[in-house]
Amino acid sequence: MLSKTCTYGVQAAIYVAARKCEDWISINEISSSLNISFHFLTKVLQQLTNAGIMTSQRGVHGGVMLAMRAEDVSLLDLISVIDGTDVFEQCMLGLPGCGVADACPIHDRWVMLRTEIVRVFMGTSLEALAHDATTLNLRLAHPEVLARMTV
Amino acid sequence: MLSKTCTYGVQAAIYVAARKCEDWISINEISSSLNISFHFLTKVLQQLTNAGIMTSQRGVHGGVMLAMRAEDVSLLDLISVIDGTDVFEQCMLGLPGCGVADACPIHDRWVMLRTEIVRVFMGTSLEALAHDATTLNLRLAHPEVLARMTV
DNA sequence: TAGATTGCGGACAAAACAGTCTTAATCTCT
DNA sequence: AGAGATTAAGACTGTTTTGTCCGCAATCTA
Repeated sequence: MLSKTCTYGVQAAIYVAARKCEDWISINEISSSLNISFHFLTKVLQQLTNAGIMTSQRGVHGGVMLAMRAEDVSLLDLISVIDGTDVFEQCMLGLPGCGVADACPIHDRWVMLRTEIVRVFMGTSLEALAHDATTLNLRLAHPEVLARMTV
Repeated sequence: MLSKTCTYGVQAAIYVAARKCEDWISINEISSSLNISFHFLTKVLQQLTNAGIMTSQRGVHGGVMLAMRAEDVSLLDLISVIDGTDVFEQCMLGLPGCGVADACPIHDRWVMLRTEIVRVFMGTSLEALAHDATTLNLRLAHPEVLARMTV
């Protein structure tokens, strides 16, 4: 459903929001904590900064930071910025002319599900996700990383 | 959400079911009707025949045919055969250890949506899809193809 | 001001996915 | 039996996605 790039972006956003600090958080810290390639994550986060969801700062003690309040960023925003909105708008069979007038057989069923997905994703704020991540002891990273962290 | 391969397979299955004939339907007819590359569709349909959903026959007047009753094939079956069941089972963030015990922040929200998707897809039979396709005048193909067909 | 650190941006490489083409196998019809 | 038609199977090509690397620009510290 989501591209890997997108899952990385969402994971990183949750991580940053969960850190709840006013300082810059280095991409290096994020990438090693979440076990994501540093250089690749750099690019993903650039998409979020270009979209105005995050800000970045170069130089020593630089890093990234949320540019908006975590409660004002929805999961839908994050996904839309990285993967685009096609998944939430297009026909499931990818038929270009499919719409209300010209509907493919799956149209109605999919629109119903899609609408529900959008509703939930729109109503899920980054703050809520970060809160869950915190109370769940930040179970974001892959098992190996968690094992490493508990040592 | 679905791979192109999968949408082709679903489209083709609906087309075959909607034809409601006891005879073999040539892949050439399907591919030109749905505007899909013949050779590529051949491979996709092979997946469905290998899975036992369709049967095939070589030679003159050969083609493919449903191996099961259309009401016994669900949309979930079709998708699972081609794209696999990962979308319906895995964590949205792709975290390998994510489950009930070790849940990522999106886990609960996604499981809820996913379950609903599975419920609808499982309850949507190929027969229902074919019926819709028939009453909707088989609006499966791309606009250009439809234009060509009405000429 | 010098040097170290950090994100930015582009070039490049590898892998997955989509699509094309050729040959083989098998069926029907004559 | 032979010829033509049609799917099966695999090799091959192109495109998108994913991941790596390097030089540059910006920023801080000393």
